Amino acid sequence: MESNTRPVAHNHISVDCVVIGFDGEQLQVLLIKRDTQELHDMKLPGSLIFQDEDLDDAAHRTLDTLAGVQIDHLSQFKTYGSRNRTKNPLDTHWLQQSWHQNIERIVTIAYFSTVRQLPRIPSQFKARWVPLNDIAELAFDHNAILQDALSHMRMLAVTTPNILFNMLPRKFTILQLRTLFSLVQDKELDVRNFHKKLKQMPYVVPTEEFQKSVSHRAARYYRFDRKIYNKVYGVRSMK
Amino acid sequence: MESNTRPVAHNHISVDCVVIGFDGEQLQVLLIKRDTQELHDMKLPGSLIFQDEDLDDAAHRTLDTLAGVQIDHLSQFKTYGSRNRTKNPLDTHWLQQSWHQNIERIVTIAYFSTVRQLPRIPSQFKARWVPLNDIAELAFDHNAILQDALSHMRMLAVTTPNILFNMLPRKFTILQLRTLFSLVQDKELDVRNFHKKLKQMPYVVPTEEFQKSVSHRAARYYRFDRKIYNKVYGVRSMK
DNA sequence: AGGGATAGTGTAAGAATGACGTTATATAAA
DNA sequence: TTTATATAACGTCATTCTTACACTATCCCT
Repeated sequence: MESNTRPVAHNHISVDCVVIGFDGEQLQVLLIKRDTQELHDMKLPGSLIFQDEDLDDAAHRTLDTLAGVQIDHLSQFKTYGSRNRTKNPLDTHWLQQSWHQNIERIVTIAYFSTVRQLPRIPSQFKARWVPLNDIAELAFDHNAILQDALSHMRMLAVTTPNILFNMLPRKFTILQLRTLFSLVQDKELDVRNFHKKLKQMPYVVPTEEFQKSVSHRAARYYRFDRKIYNKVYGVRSMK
Repeated sequence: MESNTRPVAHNHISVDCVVIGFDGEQLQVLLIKRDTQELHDMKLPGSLIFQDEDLDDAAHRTLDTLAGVQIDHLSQFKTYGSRNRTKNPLDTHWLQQSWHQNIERIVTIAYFSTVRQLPRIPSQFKARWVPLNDIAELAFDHNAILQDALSHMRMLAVTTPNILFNMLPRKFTILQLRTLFSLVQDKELDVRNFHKKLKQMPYVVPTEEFQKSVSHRAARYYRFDRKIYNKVYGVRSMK
């Protein structure tokens, strides 16, 4: 390897997490409120990583300490290290306040996960669920990271659809399932063709429970059978 | 964000590049020879990044300075930051020799690209093309990185097949194309079905040139038409 | 009993996939 | 010049997947 005179980067490293939930109608994103004198906006849950802390561990810790949320499986999808990503004066000032030290460029590794419905966030945390469509301008380059996360989700939905079932309640109706698929793929899905597709998913199994007290024909509840799923998808399964 | 007493990571950051070429018969990987008293092995071309250097720029620079190879499009596919990845004493010693400083954990961002055939490597460089099947144990966690790169390539081959045409000479025979597809997908491809698939690729256009002085019926040469390809694949194109 | 709301079902046409064997044409060898 | 050998090029059929499309069933409410 060449010996160089140019100074070598010795940067802070962080993780940022995009966590997506589904309330039955919309996709929602877990965000953190930044409330200071100058700043009233939101950001992805993220944190610098500690000395000798593994990346995946840092991501789990971040969600635990910032939102009280535990996630079984987070997957890394992209790393951001542009020189400009922490150049906004408001952002750098906020970083100094938060970490009590001078922080130059931060290289951040972005993680993605889905969660079942919208886990309750204990009140001591500054985290909130925000509907995807209501998200305004975020801190740093977090809007770009979120967009990349959504593409990543669309890809995962094809290769490992369990990330979608992971968002639904234990018992769900086909309408809920179809709404979710439709949101993720960002297109309308034909009702009958969707039922047909269901038949090719042996891991979506009907229960004997039906909706109650709805003012129309009651829908049957289905459940996701992880064992059958793992057989179908072999080793590729999530965990 | 929480204020913390645990020391925050302030690590070296590097890029490692997996560059794949095709000689008409085999896939080959660009590797760097490590030749010291203790070490006689190979590694992926990689380098620490410089202060204020963008990640993508660092990857391009690395290939340029380590192998004299210029690449138009490198894509990041995964970041490695395990605490153990630089714990091998031979590796840490080598790092200190190369960079004249103490190097603890390195977080590395792995990049992938294909190149047309096997670009000639000027003799002053320690880089070599190594057939994929002949690759032995590499430095650090580079075998794992290479495996991840190959999965990434298989995925890209579906979404953006131009990375495959990017490996072929300007004029190529259908046999070459099929060999390449077959290697990447790691399965046999039926000759007639492959011809059928070609008809659905309007961007593979026949030329009026044929092989010369071959002791059998001469094969027609085809070329890859990037303009037609870009129309077919819309915005998703590589560049 | 009727209105309103959502659940749940089948069919037919076109497209994509996968299996399979024969003829064409160039050089080299006899 | 004939023959051997090596690879190129080509079509059909059965199966599966995809897409478009409309009516009946069931529950609650009034």
